[in-house]
Amino acid sequence: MSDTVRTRFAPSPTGYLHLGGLRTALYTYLLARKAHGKFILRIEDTDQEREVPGAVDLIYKSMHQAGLDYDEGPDIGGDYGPYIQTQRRDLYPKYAWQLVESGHAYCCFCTKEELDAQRREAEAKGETWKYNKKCLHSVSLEEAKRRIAAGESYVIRQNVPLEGKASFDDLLYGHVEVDCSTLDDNVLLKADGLPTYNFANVVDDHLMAITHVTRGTEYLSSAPKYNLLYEAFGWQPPLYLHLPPVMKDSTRKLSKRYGDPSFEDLLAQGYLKEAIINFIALLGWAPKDTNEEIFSMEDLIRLFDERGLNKSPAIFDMNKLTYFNGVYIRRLDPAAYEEIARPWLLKVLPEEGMDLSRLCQLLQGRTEVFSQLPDMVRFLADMPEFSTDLYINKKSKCTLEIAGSALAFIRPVLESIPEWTEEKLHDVVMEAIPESGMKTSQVLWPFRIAITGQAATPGGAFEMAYLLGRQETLRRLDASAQKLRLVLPETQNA
RNA sequence: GCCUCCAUGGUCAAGCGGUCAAGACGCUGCCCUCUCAAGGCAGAAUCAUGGGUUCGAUUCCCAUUGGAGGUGCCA
Repeated sequence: MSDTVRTRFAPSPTGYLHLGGLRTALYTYLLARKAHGKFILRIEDTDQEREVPGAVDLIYKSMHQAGLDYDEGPDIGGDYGPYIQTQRRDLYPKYAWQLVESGHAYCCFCTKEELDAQRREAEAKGETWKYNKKCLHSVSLEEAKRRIAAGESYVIRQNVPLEGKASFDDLLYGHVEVDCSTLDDNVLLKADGLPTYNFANVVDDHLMAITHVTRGTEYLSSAPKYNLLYEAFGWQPPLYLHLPPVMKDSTRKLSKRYGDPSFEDLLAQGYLKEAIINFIALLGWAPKDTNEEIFSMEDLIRLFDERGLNKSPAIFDMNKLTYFNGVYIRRLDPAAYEEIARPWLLKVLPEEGMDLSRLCQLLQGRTEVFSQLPDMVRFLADMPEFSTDLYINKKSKCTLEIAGSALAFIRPVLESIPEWTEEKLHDVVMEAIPESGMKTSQVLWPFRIAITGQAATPGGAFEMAYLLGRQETLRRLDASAQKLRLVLPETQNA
């Protein structure tokens, strides 16, 4: 066996790829790539009842979208296949029986109903239920084989010692040790012939020559038990790296049920995969010797070090993800930005009649999430209703009266503009303003309000006027000026 | 209940016996500016609590509290 690092991401196909899973996959990928090793995808579908149709394809898709390309996997093959556990079903009994023969496991004929009753009883008394090893003692191997041959249903259980300690060493959590007396004789091979996770993970990780086992901390307390299995087989245990969960808040995990987004959801909302990956990498991990936070996948491969991981669960902060997304959007090539932004803009804007490229230029620096775009530009398609109070601006020293004068002043100036370009708009208006006796902002603020109806717009008055075009600008200006006159009768009379 | 694990600002975090306890997001103020955004500057905000160990604890140990996970023929 070579000393090549081999890591694996082993999801069960029970739904979409959630962000905690994505992060586990990312770290697993990074671990392999950093060591120039192999990254493997394995599907753990031994629970046939919980399997969700289509989930496997969704996993492939998400992995590819995230840029987590694996070297071996169900859809691409490899030397250690198959990579779907149900397709490996014939492998497991052999290993289970090996343990039965060596006394590390035994056949159990107790029914689920009997066991459930016992469990409920123990629970009622406030005790922890453990299987009492009844079948280990009362059924000999010969009898077991006879009953099985006769068609009786059975499972194979791990024979955990009653005394002593079981332990393992984790790259993050260090030495974890438990008393065997607290461990239960878990089922290794189910009545349907398929292995449980407890067994399949050990067999497959060994058979697939996995060197680093990464998984969530939900396996932390059962990992000592898995090591018992490695010992029973005489196999070298892998290096373990358990990862804390990603939380919605301090007590709840991120979950679809509460409307928390999955990776797919975030992509659909207009988050860039690079931003998501970058942010998620930093959730519970920090690189050494740098305060930088913006990292490409290549950077992450270079920088990743499991010693930088935090042992505590991390709370997913949408705010910061959005900030990262803004950073990545600003770094986009303008053409790339436009390609992504266009469909969002077309949800509210007509395809023709407006310089969308120019609009995109203005928008790029102000976009945090693409899904915000329609709301940001809707006013360009339809002049919103707005209160004349909007004209009042302390900083621009603008009052309703000044606004009225400004609109009256700018109307003929606009008409005099020979060519409706941003440059001409700017030059002509700026040159004229001093004649008005008003300050620049006292003219431009009301002008922009009058043609956009919004306090904040993705660009200044000239940009907005340019985008709207001469005709629409003048139309909006006149309509707004008219409305303003109604609330300013005295000014009108003066 | 029992077992395992965890604990630095609101959030992500650096720290690894002696620091004025980095940095980022968010928040507040200022600057820039025809609005917003971006950018620049400044500010508020943290070592869960109680015991030890030590000349000295955020850092080491113990307890408490809080939280997470496990306790399935689920993974």
